[in-house]
Amino acid sequence: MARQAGANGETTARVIRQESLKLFARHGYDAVSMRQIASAVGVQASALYQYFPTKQQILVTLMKEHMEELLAAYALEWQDGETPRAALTRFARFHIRHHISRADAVFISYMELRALEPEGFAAVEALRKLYENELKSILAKGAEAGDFRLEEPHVAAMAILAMLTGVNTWYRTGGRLSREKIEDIYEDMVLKSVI
Amino acid sequence: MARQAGANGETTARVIRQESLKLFARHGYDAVSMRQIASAVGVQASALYQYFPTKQQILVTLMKEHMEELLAAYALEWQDGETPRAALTRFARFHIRHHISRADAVFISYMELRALEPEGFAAVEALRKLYENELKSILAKGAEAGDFRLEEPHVAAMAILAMLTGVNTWYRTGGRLSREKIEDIYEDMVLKSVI
DNA sequence: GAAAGAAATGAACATTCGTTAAATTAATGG
DNA sequence: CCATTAATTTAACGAATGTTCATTTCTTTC
Repeated sequence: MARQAGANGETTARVIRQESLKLFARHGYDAVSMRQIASAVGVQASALYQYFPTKQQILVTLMKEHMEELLAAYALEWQDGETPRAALTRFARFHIRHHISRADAVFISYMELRALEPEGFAAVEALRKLYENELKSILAKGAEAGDFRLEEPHVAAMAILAMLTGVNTWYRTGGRLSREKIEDIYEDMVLKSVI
Repeated sequence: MARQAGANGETTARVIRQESLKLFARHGYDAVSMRQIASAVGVQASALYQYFPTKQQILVTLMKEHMEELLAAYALEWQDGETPRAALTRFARFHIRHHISRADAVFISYMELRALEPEGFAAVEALRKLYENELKSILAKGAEAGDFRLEEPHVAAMAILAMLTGVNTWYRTGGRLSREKIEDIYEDMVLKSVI
C-alpha cells in the first residue's frame, strides 16, 4: 500500500500534532520515537517527514502553538480600567480555567524546555515572558496603588504562577471538585496572599 | 590502562551519583547516556556497572536518597505542641531553605517521575506522600482550631507546595536576594493565603 | 482516461544505545 | 614476593534511533 483511501494532508497533520502531544506528555520528548508517533497516527515513520522536517520541529510547533493560544485567549479576556484586585481575580480564574483543560500541552511546555535547541528555546521563552509580564503588570500596579502589600513583585508573580500552574499536578477530569469550585479556591488563596 | 593509581570504590560511587545528578538535571534522564556519565566521572561506561546494575537504578537511587534526606532533615526540625501558624511558618521556611540548595535533586525528583519503572515509582511516590502529609496535617489542625480559613485542605496543601517548590524555577545562587529574604517573602505569602 | 500532484510505503543508512564478557592492571594480605 | 581481590579497560552484542530516498498508490484535473 502507499496512499490510503480518503487520506488528506490537513487531517494527518492535525493527528500528528494530537498524538505527539499525548506521547510527549506521557513519556517525554526523548523517550518517544518517530516510529511511536507514526504508529499512533496510523502511518509509517517516513510519512511524518512530509509534515515536519525534524522531530525537534514537532516539539517546537507544539510549544509555540500552546503559548500563542494562551496569549490569544488571555487577550480576549483582558479588560481595561479594572481595579488591581479585579484584574488579579480575572487572571487567576483565567489561568486555572485555561490550564486544567490543556494538561498535556501545559506539562510539555514546562517539562520539555530543556529539550529545545537554542533557536526554539528562545522563541518559546519570549512568549512565556509576555504572559508572565501580564501578571507582573497587575501586581506592580496594585502595589503602587496600595491595593497589594508586596515588596518584591517579581517574586510574588513567580510564586503565584507556580501555585496556579500546580493545579495540573493533582487535578483530573471528572474529579470531586468542579472547575468553578477550583477556581474559587485558587482565587481566594491568590488574593489573600498579596493583600 | 586498567586500574588507576589511588582508585577507590567508595569515591567512584560518590562521583557517579554526583555527575549523574548534574547530567540528569541538565539534560533529562533519557537524553543522558551511560557513556556521558562515564566520561564525566572519568571512566569507561562498563565501569559504572560495578556500582549500579542498570541506568534506571542510578535514577532510582538518586530520587530515593533525595526524598529520604528531605524527610530526615524535616524530622530534625519538627517540634511538638506548636501552634498551627508557627508550624506552617516553620514548614515554609524549611521547604525553601532545603530546596534552594538542592536545585538539581529537586528538579529531577519532579521531572523524572515518569522515567521511573513501576517499582521505583511506587517507592518514590510513597516517600513523597509522607512529606505532603506533614503539610496536610498542619493545615488540617489549623483549620480545625480555627486558625486557618480553608475549605479544602488537600487543595491548599497542593497549592502551597507548588508555590514553594516553584522557587527553583527562578532562584539562582548569588542572586540579588538573600536566602533569608526569600524565606521571608514566601513565609508571608503562604501564611496570608490560608488566614 | 491519461497526466500531474499529493500521500504514503518499504528499505536502507550510519550512529548510538544499554549492557555483557573477557582481559588487564593496581592494591592488599600473608 | 606471591596470590588474591578490587577496579577498570577494551571489544563487542543486538536493538533502536532519526532521517533519506526511490517507489507505489490514490486523487484530482484536463
